Amino acid sequence: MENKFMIYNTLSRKKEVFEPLHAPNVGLYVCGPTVYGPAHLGHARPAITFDVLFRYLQNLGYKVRYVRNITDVGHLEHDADEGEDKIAKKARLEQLEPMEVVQQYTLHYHKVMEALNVLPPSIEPHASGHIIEQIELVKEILANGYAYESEGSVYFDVAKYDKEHKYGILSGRNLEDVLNTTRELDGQNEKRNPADFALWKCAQPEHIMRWPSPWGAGFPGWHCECTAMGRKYLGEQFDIHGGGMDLVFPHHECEIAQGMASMGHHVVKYWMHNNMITINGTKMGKSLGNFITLDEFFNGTHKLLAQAYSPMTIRFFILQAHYRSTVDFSNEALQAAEKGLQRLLEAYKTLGSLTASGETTADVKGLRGKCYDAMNDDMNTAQVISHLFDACRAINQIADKKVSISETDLAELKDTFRLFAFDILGLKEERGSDSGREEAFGKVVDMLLQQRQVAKANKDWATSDRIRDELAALGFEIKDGKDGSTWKLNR
RNA sequence: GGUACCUUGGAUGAGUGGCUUAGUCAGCGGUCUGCAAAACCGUGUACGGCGGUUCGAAUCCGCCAGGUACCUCCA
Repeated sequence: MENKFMIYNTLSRKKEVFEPLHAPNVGLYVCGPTVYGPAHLGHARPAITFDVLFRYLQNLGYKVRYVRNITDVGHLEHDADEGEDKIAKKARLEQLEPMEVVQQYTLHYHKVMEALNVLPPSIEPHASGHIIEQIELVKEILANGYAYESEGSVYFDVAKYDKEHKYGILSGRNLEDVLNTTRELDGQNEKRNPADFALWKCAQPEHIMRWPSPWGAGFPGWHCECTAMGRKYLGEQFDIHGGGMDLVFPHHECEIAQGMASMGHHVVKYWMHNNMITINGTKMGKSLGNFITLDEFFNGTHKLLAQAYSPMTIRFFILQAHYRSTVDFSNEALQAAEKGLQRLLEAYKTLGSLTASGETTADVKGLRGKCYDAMNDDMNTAQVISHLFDACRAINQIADKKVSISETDLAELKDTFRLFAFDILGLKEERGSDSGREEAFGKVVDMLLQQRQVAKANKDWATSDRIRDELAALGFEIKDGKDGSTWKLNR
């Protein structure tokens, strides 16, 4: 707790002490999804990573404005028809209005995020709702001399920018490398320099998503939206900008250039990037055809999946690794995560029924401090979880009456466990207390267990085993304790 | 080719110049139990290879090997 919150800044490639520009307010911007398809496992990583950051910052007492955008225009697709954008292409295939596609997948994204217990951001702006702000941004960059118009499009003059500022500071590239490695794109001949990127793109006649601008009908370049919307909602300078590592170049690099070219200073203080999720050691990606949607995880319907995995299992699986490490998907790892999570949640249930007595002999000291230290060290959720597992052992030892815990220590343990497991890591009990029906069925199981108790008292093992085995076959796991039997429903 | 990064025990996955170790899953032995399950106790062993710095390195540096990501679609 005494320690300061350290976060890794991609810009400096070091852990830095987090000091907000305008405490107690914190501005956080995270690149959200392009809504042209169902959310997959890869989308879960940044959403969960920055959800934990959002929760933790609030826990530290900051007033956080969290902006996570919805990209619904502007991504150029190089293998598509000339200058066509992703949303429009998909819409034509499905004979839908582009905004219909956007709506459908945005709703789907929200549903999945809710299942993962990801809190909604403070503001979720759509790129399509901020065309005017993006046009204004392009005008400013033009006026400052860092852009030029060509054939109805506007391009950023990277070479000029590089001379005065430095292009490539975030990704560690220099302009020469970028020039040598740029691949062929449409509109390349309109540019003065292959490294120049589009600020505004002229729309071809068949392009459905188009807006009027001083340069003719078209649509904004991909990088403009985050610069324009971040500025609108968080100001000309704000604290944290996050996203996946794959966005470092070119997206975030271009954002830095756009910010500097329009406002004359850096916009973002801390750049944070989560690493990728891999399948068999390779990145999961739409274009690679190896992605698994989150719905498929929840239902277990993808051919790579041995079973269904619940949203909390996915969340726990992701949080068990540090956000800057890659995480490799496998059934074995997910099954391990499922069991581990169960152990954690069971222990929390047990914790609720513990009774305090006398002195504390259980090893629970310093849990809160250790958890805070782990979080403060660049959000080491994996370590927080390991501390919580240490607490689990203590809880079970107390329950077994092997050790004892005092009243105050028990209250502290309950509070700390709840704080970190639920409030900060955002875990939750999955089987909701939703229905009275479930309760009624539970009472029936209790009745059967009473029968079994009678059988056991009469040493009628055949009957007692039959009850247990048949309940087990239906998915009820029976545990015989010293003070009678308890049950829980699996699956 | 350029840039950034990674390599830890059966699986996964933290971490650190020595001090005590992650943790989880799996395995093995034990306690408990009518038998189980759960829980608890015990247990294994790791730091890609070769050099260097150092009193001491898995941790820092160099080289090599293998792997990943980015290089204007991507979380």
